[in-house]
Amino acid sequence: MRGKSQSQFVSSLMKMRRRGLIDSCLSQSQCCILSQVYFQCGGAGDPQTDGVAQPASSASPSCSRSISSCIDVPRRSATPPPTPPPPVCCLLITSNEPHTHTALCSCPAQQEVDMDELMAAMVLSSLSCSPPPQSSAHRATAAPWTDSGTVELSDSSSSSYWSVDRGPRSPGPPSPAAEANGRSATPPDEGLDMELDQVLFEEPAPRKRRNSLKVAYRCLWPSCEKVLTSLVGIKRHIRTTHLCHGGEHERCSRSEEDFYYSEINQWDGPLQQSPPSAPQCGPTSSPPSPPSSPSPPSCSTLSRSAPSPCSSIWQVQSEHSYQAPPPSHVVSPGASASCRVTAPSTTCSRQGAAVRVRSVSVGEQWLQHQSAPCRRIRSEAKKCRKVYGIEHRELWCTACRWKKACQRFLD
DNA sequence: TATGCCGGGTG
DNA sequence: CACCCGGCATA
Repeated sequence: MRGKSQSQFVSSLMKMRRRGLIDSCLSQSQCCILSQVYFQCGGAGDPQTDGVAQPASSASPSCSRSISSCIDVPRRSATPPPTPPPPVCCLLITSNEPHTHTALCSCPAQQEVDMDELMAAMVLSSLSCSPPPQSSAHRATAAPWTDSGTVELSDSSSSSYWSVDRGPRSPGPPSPAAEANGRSATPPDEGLDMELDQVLFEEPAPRKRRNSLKVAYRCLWPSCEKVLTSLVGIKRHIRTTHLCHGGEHERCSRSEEDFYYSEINQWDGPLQQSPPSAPQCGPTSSPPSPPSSPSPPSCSTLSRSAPSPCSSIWQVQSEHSYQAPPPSHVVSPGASASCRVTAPSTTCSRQGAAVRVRSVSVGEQWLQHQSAPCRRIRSEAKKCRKVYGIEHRELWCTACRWKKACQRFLD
């Protein structure tokens, strides 16, 4: 009986493969291995009720997709395999939770699982996420941009991303909606840190597709250079860290984030590293302070960051940047220069037309400008003269007072 | 015309 | 090096 069921299972798998319902790379021998593992794990009882690894003979191939469960396999019985199977095989398959859907064989005996079985288990998990259903379209790699303009690409959400160290982060198998809500509900700094960690310290993920184009977003705010892998993250970073230190400007700067990041494409490989000076400007680094209150510098960390048009503290503080040597790393100066066109949130007059222009093209415009003659073109960024006026010349940065290039509102 | 800033001068 | 300014380019 078992042999018959197993052969049926194999034939069903092969049938599915022919029909393109499962990976075409699944060879017949792999199907056999798969069935072996399946039946050794006790799945031969009733395919309709055993949950995980439902044979292909079950009604719909999509039935096995959203199942996340753990099989406690009884002691193995007849049909001894070449190598004794582990007493307990825990195969966790779910298409909803990318971090755990491939965690398999958590039992201590997993070391004894031979490679074939491991491969079979991998095939199983591959089955669990073969043709992406509509409900999980947010994870589709082919269309990373969602309608809302958010992007969650390369943030461990790739269906082929295998991870074993992400488990504790999500105790249960969340639904996609819950996952999305969870992400948006996480505090900004936590999300940022995690993303930054992922960018900076990500292990060379061997299971990511090689030569795949990765998209990251770099903050163009001077002296920041934060690189995040998600559009939402970089926007949130810019909004919370650079733009919205005073709540009153939130409306204005809501759409300005577009000007402060640039999209960088990179092939899988050594990631572009942020400078070690990254410990800057966290969202909590500067409490909201009322603008136009030229109070003395209060936080030494502020001098690392770019001036915020919303905070006079920053502006005064950053004057030291003129004394200090210029930053060794050029922070895409031009892009930020043209980006800062709308930076001062005191006047948002120019936003209307340009707000939809992505900074990528802005950067291209800057490159064109850079090919222009030596004298620096006059940017539309606010300089000390504009900000403080002639009558408050004492508030200007030293460079402006000397008729040099403004060092407070860098280009 | 106002502004930004390069180039050069001075102490 | 800090400070200052003439003069030019640009908006």
